Amino acid sequence: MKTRKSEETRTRILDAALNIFRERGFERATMREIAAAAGVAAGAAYYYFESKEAIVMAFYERSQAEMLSLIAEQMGKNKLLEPLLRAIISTKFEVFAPNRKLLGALSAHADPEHPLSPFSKETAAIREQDIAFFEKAVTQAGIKLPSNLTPYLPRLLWMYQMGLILFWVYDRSAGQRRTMVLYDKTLKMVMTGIKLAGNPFLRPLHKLAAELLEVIYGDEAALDRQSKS
Amino acid sequence: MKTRKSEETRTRILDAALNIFRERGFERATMREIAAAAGVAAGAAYYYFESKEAIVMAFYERSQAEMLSLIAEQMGKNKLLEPLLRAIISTKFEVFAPNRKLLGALSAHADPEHPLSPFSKETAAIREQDIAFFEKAVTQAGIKLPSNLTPYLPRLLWMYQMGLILFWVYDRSAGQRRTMVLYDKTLKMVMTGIKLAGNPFLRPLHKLAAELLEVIYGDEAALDRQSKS
DNA sequence: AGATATTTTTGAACATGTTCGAAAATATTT
DNA sequence: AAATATTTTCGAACATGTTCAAAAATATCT
Repeated sequence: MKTRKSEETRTRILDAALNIFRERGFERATMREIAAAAGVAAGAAYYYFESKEAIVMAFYERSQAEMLSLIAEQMGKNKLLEPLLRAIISTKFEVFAPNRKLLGALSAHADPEHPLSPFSKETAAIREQDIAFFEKAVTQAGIKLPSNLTPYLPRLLWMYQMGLILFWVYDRSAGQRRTMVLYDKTLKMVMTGIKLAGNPFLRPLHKLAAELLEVIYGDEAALDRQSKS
Repeated sequence: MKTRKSEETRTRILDAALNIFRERGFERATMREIAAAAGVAAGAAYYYFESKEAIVMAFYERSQAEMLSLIAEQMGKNKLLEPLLRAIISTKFEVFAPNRKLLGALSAHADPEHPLSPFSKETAAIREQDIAFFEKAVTQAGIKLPSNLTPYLPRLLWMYQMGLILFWVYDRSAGQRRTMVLYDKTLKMVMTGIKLAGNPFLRPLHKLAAELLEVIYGDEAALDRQSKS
């Protein structure tokens, strides 16, 4: 049986850790320090978290849960793609803002094998939830793309958002203004791009793009097809 | 005075380390193991290298030196942009191939503060050498772009190449075929893009693109200008 | 309630990156 | 060559993430 007290201890350790992470950064925080701040022995932290990095993962999951309802709420109001995308992306910025630097401990890992990588199997559930938001936005706004591109659009939008967040995490301009300007400008370009993508004039580009996306996201059988053309 | 013997010890440690890195990966290799394989005490490794990661940096520098002459040689023969770019990028793949996985220890760091990041000040010299190659390629091929985009082209090509290499490092398809197909297709697209970029038809896009690049690469004063438009 | 099982906590021990003072080897000066 | 200075090597010690067996606390069963 899982007691309330146990859950509370876990939370106390997580909160203590986040405080110290925010103060001193992920690297310089020590597990003994975190445990002490939570009023437990060092070993206890490992009863609740597999590793130091697992604490960051728990933070990630907690943030995601918080965003889930916020984003859903924000999205309800709108029918246009741009405000829908803004609802998703801006909410992320807002929720992550107090822990922006800590996100570096997450987003720094490009390696899909690394548990904290945005591409790992450990973060798959979160990633899929996120992609589902973009899928919902696309559907809700009634976006029509060539059928060979449609399945990729949510993932592309997710990648776009990951890129923005990555840029933001390491953006050292005051108040991360640089990211905000970039966000504004690129979102407009994304919107224009999506509008243009429907144009039959661009048929030859559609095929190119679809092939490219198949190489990136497809299985190895798809690769055989593409490596010949 | 720097003796030949000292230089030889350093090389022995570096080589031993690379062997073990290749066998077991960066993480699982221990400094004691490396030192033992090089026939020295653990502390000696730290006389020659500041840290375990500094060994990877030394590998990076050694590879860069090797590529410098190879690329220069390859580039001499050509006057067209596509083969010039291929000369740079393919040489990188070839030189890095035996240590592809080790590159993960480098490219995994998005944080520009991290010494091993491709964006750090520690790797600035290498990065600038690389960008100079792309600059030379662009000049040598006589590429003409709108003047507000010209200064960014070498950096954009460098980014493109970094993206390819990153994809390659974590590409688990047999023989990294996926990357090779991607390389083929995207290089063609880059070439088409550059040809099209010269077209006066696209004047409005030029301005957009230049603004965007200024936000990314410019100083904060440039930001002020852009945040108003 | 007392016995037994389960969950939680502890702190010592371990592995590994790293530091550091002293010893050894080598170079320079007298 | 002896004395001195410099470079190189050593290995013990340290910090920190992590493991683990035992103890303590708590829950469940009889």
